[in-house]
Amino acid sequence: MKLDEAKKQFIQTWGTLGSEWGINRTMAQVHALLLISSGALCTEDIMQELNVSRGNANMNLRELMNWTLINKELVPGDRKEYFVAEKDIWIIAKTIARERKRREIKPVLKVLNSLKEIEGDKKDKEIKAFTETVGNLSNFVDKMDKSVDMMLKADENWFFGAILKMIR
Amino acid sequence: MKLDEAKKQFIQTWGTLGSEWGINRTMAQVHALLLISSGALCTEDIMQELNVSRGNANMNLRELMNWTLINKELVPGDRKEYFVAEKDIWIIAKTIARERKRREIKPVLKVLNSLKEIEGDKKDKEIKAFTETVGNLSNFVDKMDKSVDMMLKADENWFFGAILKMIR
DNA sequence: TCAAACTTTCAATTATTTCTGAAAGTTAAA
DNA sequence: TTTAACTTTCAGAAATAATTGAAAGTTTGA
Repeated sequence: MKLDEAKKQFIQTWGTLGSEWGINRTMAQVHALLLISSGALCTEDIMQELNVSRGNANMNLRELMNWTLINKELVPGDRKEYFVAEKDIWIIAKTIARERKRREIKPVLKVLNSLKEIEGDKKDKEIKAFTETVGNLSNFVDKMDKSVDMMLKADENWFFGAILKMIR
Repeated sequence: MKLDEAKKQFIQTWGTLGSEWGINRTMAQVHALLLISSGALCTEDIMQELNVSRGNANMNLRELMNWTLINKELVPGDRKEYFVAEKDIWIIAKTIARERKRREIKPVLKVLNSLKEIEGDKKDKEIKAFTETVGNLSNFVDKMDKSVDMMLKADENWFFGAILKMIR
């Protein structure tokens, strides 16, 4: 396969995966493009490669910076901003895990905890079903949360080493 | 807090989380409703509780059955279909992991593998950047995939036990 | 200080996803 | 059979999310 065709397919695939996981398709595509580029790209480059407007490119670049998945890079003698993506997949994975945890899991945990105590007869079938499910869920999400914390502290080889050792 | 208010909040929260992770809000809400119900519910119940149309309720119930997160339940002497959700959070988590893996990760892995071989000068900067990123990514997704496989085979206590032991 | 180069904003538009509800389809008891 | 109870389908409507592009804002070098 030719490089250009492969790039297109990669960008397209990554964009689709992103939108299946609740990430704006274009944001995923911009990220994909930067991931496979050898050097830094400017807004203009991204507009051209992905056929998107200036506003769209700008907004998604900004968002990727909020996620700390990409960085600005200054080119001496040029006023334009250039962007590079972090290339280390382990760091990327940890960054995404950290961000989604912070933005999405933490708020849910807070709500779940606030729902553990319900007024009324503890023997009531409906109340029992509710508190039981909420309790189990809160418990489970807590454990998941702690597992992610561990992964965030770990080193890639150590982590996958330990995980894969568990299979044997 | 009163049960009714708590139920509403739970359903709302779960729906929001679902849509942040690429799952139809109503599907997540129907699932939430069944998760905290003590008994089986019929389509009519769900339409009322969630204020959705018959078509919508039906479609999302069917989809939840495709995910094997809920089951039909027959009530003797009643022609209506009733639905119950699997309540074991560990089983639910494994089911979701299995399904997303099958539907979303597997296809991506296939594409990534097909993109590993690129025509042209292996020393070329662009080609090198591309094959390196794709290679690393494919490698990483592979390891993730295997980790999920392990989790799918594991028992909850054993799994979290082993994971949490890794921290110490 | 000016103006060119560049970035950001945002109201309006477009695209995508989801939902509705009536009609068609199915099933089972009489 | 027939028919009433129930489920499924799907075209159009509504809701939501993403995108555009021109104007406003900012920065920098001369």
